[in-house]
Amino acid sequence: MHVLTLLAVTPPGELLTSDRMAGSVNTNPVIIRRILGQLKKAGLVEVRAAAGGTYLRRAPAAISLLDVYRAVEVVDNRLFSMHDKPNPKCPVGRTIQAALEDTLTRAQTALEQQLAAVSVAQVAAGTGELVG
Amino acid sequence: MHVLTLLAVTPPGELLTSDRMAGSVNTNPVIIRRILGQLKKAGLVEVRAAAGGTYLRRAPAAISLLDVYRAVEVVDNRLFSMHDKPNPKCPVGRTIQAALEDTLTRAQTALEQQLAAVSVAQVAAGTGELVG
DNA sequence: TCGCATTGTAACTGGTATTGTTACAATAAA
DNA sequence: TTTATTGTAACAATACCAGTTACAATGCGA
Repeated sequence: MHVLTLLAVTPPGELLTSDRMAGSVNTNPVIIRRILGQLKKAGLVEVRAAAGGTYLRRAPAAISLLDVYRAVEVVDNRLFSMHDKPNPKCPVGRTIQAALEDTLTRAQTALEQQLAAVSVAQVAAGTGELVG
Repeated sequence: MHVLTLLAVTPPGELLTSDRMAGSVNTNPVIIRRILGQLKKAGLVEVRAAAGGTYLRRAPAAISLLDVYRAVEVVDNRLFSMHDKPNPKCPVGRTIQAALEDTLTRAQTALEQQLAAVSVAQVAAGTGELVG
């Protein structure tokens, strides 16, 4: 989100290098580049190797936090994970995973709906000035 | 949840040892005991050292998945965590965390509401038989 | 075409977390 | 007092993440 917000407040047509972004986040440029790779794979940004660097492929208002979450956060698209090998000889061990599945999916969906309702543009609008 | 479901389907008055529970989960008894320690601290179970082992302190219908989640899953009660030291000299770095705070809290709350709506008793009722 | 800023990625380190294991003192029921 | 059981320490193995260094590949601009 930090990276995308920086790109959102950059004038259209201007690019940002991983070096400059790393300065704002206060980390190493390679960390930024690894994240840019994920955002690029998700189609959110375009990265130009030679001059300039990175720009958004969509308007900030058209990128939801769910897009970002899916691009960088989720492992295998599942928020909750389970112990992989319960004992199949036990009635509970054999069926516990299926019994939890629906509830956990509903919980994850509720989370994602909230993320889908907010855009990078909205977050960017909340930055820059001191709060209160 | 596996541990609590086992306790929920155990006849009232009977206790379960960490050994038996480990058999169903297919893991080591010490792993179970570590989890029992968290559940005990949260007031969900009572553990008797000498004979028997563990039993529920509340009816399975009175234990929500949110109770369980809070007992074992959450680090510092926050689902999302942030990079700790953005650059305070950058307008975005200085304010990005506050700009995200509300949205992420709302998303976490939506998740927790879904977990609060389901009880251990309901999950236990879904185990034991084959689905479909 | 050449130079050069920049990316993409590999390799490595250090830190932290998790699972599983062994071992054993503490506990308390019978 | 005996005995089954817990609570916990210690340790190994594994995995993951942030950060760092290094360097080949890319492709823009002169």
